[in-house]
Amino acid sequence: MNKNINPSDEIGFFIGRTHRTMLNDLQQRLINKALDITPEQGILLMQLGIEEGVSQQEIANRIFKDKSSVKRLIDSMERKSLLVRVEDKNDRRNKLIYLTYKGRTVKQEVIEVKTVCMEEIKAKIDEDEMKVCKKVLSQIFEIFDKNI
Amino acid sequence: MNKNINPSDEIGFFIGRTHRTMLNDLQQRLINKALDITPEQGILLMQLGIEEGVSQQEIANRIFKDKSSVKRLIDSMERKSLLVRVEDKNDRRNKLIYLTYKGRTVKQEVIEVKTVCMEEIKAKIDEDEMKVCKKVLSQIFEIFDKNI
DNA sequence: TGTGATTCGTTGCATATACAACTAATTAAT
DNA sequence: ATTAATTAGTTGTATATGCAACGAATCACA
Repeated sequence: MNKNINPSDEIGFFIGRTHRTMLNDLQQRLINKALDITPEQGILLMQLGIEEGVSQQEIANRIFKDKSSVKRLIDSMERKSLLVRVEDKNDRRNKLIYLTYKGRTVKQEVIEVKTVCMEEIKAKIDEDEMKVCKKVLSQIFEIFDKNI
Repeated sequence: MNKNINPSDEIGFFIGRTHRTMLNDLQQRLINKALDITPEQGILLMQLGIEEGVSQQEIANRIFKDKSSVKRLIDSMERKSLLVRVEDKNDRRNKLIYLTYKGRTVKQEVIEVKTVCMEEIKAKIDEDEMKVCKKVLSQIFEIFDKNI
């Protein structure tokens, strides 16, 4: 009995460590560009760059976060005038999210920051191995995702 | 201009999504076993199972979190009598962390839960690809880790 | 058509996390 | 040996996150 598992050897450890580090690094880069947003807000800006006019719940589904988390993220971004909530005439439960002009401007700056990061990754990591990494992460996600 | 990056194709997206999902899943498993701890506390219990009697800063270094985060994690676990702080006679700045009997008992239960998770992963994911995934995650970590 | 079930957004609550600034203790340097 | 620099722990502040419970709107179906 009394087994021990070294959590540092586990995939969850690698994932968590890298996740936090990437977020912290992105935060610093945003600060360095004098962008008054958090990394999570920046990522949501990019997501809205792909498609606007979607409901909060739809956003939550796409970025795999709880709707209440997304709600508060959107609250803070609305306070910063990065986006607006628009009532959905077809379904008055929904609030459709649109970027403001400022939101689009900031989004472009986030993309510049992110592009630098992605190029650093591309330069140092084998492309095939990256594909494998994404595949494995997706597989792990599916194992633990509640909504199977 | 006006490029857009689809954040859903980015490695950071895969990492974040899987990280949150794994934590949420672990939380549910702990609740199902009536263990009154959070996933983060459970992981720290396992870490202390590897080596006790280390300072808070040393723990922070090992799990790659800020010392203030670790401090608060330890606060909550001390409140639950899972561990104790012991003054380091050799260096009175340090507080050495030891598991209590209860802490060791709960740790064993966490290990059982984690073992199930790890077996699920092992059953569904190719071993070599898992190695590649860990390697890539480590490489990304090193790119963005501030303390290079 | 009306009622029960579902969905969306919101709020309350608990937790985790990082950074900056601070104190106390130790170490390094002069 | 005294002072300056570093280190450990703490605290304040801000943020992100999830779950549960709730009201309002919509949908399904009987």
